[in-house]
Amino acid sequence: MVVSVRDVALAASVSVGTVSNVLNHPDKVTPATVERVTAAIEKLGFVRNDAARQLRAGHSRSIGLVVLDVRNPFFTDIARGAEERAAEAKMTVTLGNSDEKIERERAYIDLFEEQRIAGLLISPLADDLPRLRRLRDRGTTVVLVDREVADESFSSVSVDDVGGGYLAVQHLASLGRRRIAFVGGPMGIRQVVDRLEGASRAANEAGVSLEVILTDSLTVLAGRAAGETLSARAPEDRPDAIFAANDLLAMGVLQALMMRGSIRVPDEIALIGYDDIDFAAAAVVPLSSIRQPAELIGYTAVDLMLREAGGQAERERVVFQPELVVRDSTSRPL
Amino acid sequence: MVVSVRDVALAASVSVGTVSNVLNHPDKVTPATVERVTAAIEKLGFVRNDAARQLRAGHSRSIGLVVLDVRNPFFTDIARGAEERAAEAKMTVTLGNSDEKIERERAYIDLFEEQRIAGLLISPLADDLPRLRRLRDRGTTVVLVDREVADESFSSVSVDDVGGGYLAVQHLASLGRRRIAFVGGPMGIRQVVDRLEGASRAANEAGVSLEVILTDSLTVLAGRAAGETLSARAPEDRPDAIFAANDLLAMGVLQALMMRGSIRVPDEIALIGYDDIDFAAAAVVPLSSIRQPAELIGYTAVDLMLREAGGQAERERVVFQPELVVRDSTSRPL
DNA sequence: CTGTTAGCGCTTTCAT
DNA sequence: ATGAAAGCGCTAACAG
Repeated sequence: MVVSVRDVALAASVSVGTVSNVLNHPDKVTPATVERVTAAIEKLGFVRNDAARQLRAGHSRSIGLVVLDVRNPFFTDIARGAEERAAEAKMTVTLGNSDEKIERERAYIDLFEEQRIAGLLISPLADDLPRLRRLRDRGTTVVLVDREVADESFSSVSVDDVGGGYLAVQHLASLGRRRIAFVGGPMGIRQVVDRLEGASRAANEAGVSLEVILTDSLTVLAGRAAGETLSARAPEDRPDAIFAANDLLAMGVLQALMMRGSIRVPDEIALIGYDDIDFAAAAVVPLSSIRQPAELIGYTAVDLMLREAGGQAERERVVFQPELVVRDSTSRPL
Repeated sequence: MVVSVRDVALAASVSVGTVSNVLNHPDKVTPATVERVTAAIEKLGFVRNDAARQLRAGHSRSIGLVVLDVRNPFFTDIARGAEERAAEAKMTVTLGNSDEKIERERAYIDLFEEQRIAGLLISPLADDLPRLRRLRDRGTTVVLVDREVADESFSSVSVDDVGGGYLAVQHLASLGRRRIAFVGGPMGIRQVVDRLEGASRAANEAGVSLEVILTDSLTVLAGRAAGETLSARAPEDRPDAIFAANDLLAMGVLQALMMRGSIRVPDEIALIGYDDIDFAAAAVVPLSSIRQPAELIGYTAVDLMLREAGGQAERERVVFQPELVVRDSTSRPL
């Protein structure tokens, strides 16, 4: 029932070594032989056994990618970029979704290690760095995605979140907005903290106020809750601009503002998000945002991993700069 | 550097067979020995090599799932359900995104076959059934997801799309709407055709008109384009209700209607989607939809696969019934 | 250019 | 209860 190289060799009257050569180094085999072997493969319906190849090679040809939330297009885009670079190297990306849960993150790390993935790309949740260090010490190349770490113990690809937060609030202030609200959380997520830091800095410099509305996750639902809180306030107590820690949140806020009090955006409250997911431009009020080169991040992460694993490069830390994208939600000055 | 069962055996002064038993059948080993071996595993940082296990077992413990579009939460939810059932069997789900492209679908099928996945769950694009049949004949259990096929050659889990389409239009007609538009496409996708068929049937029975606005994919962007076409029409030429083939499309239509002509939903045009993704309820005008039990579909698909592969069951075809969910977008009668 | 062979790490009889 | 040894399918090193 199951066809192996041996059966192919038999059928083509060659040795298994030759079959393997046809598969992996066809240039080392006579065209006539190649043809004969290929015909046998076709006829018998032979399909390589990846497990055997891996066992031989010592590691798989697939790269593990653990993200915080598969439902966030930002991460889907990173995955797409990673897949692209992986494909160039004839490799594959296996996606794991930690769903912001530490035990899921760990389970994926362990699973991937058993699978002897060629490398691990991870947007780590909390500071479970010791575990990653151990993994790395056992020989798996680890690249941090969308996250840097203070010491230089890991390669990483990230975006300057402090800078991004600064850009956002600077933009709002330049529109004449004076009372800005930052919507985001939880503070256990580094990106949130960094964006807030940048926002504070810009607020101080511009001499505008910045209040913080804490959320317990980075989802549309959490954004809606925050938006409802805000729109329930008396008009004079509302901020005149909102910076949301990501676009999902911003979209939730937007929906709440429009639905409840039909507060006009951007007239009464300007709104800016973060990530610039496709959906941001397609929102009812097209959303201003801070763009991060998601696909490039994924692409670069695989690239670093490949180079570090190939021994051709030391650990490297790449930091991209975010970019302000202005759309209707912040189009008019106050 | 790399630790194998052998090293563990050496360190614990037992044989490799015993180490394996500790790992797989701890009840067959003296507690004292178990402890010694466990300690050695811990000390050396031993991690099983999955490739070797697979090679031995003849197949992997992971299940392949190929979907049409990872960005559609409906499929993400199916994946989640599948993952849940797989976890119960200590198995794993590997996700492949065909992106509605036949060559990508094929690439994933081939890749999964090389990986000797325990089974394939697939929401097939076109009618590339021969390829699936061949795969099945080589021993891989195949379960069709969200799709039935006329002959009984495959197990499948689907939802009655004709019934769902019927429900949607019947609902719109019951609201007093007489001029209904179906937005969807391409017609190469079976689900679209079936939903349209049900819609036509309901329209005929209710004596209302049904026009078709064809789209080239099932995305938000395609929906926006369709919505813009519609809102560009003179008011008297517009339909008074729209049935979109999925929620992504419906959300795009909604955005276009509100943005452009600020056509009120549902007052001027009622709108209903399909899938009932989380986002539907969170839209600016909460969207009525036809709910499909996405997670249950995924869960059941794995279940069928497991049973068919275990030889305990023949091919089976499960069909779920969709359910009408009414929200604001169709709340008021004309 | 082709054939022979060892061995990747694990599990599982089969002995003891 | 534990140990010894075979073998899953493949690739690459070496020999011819």
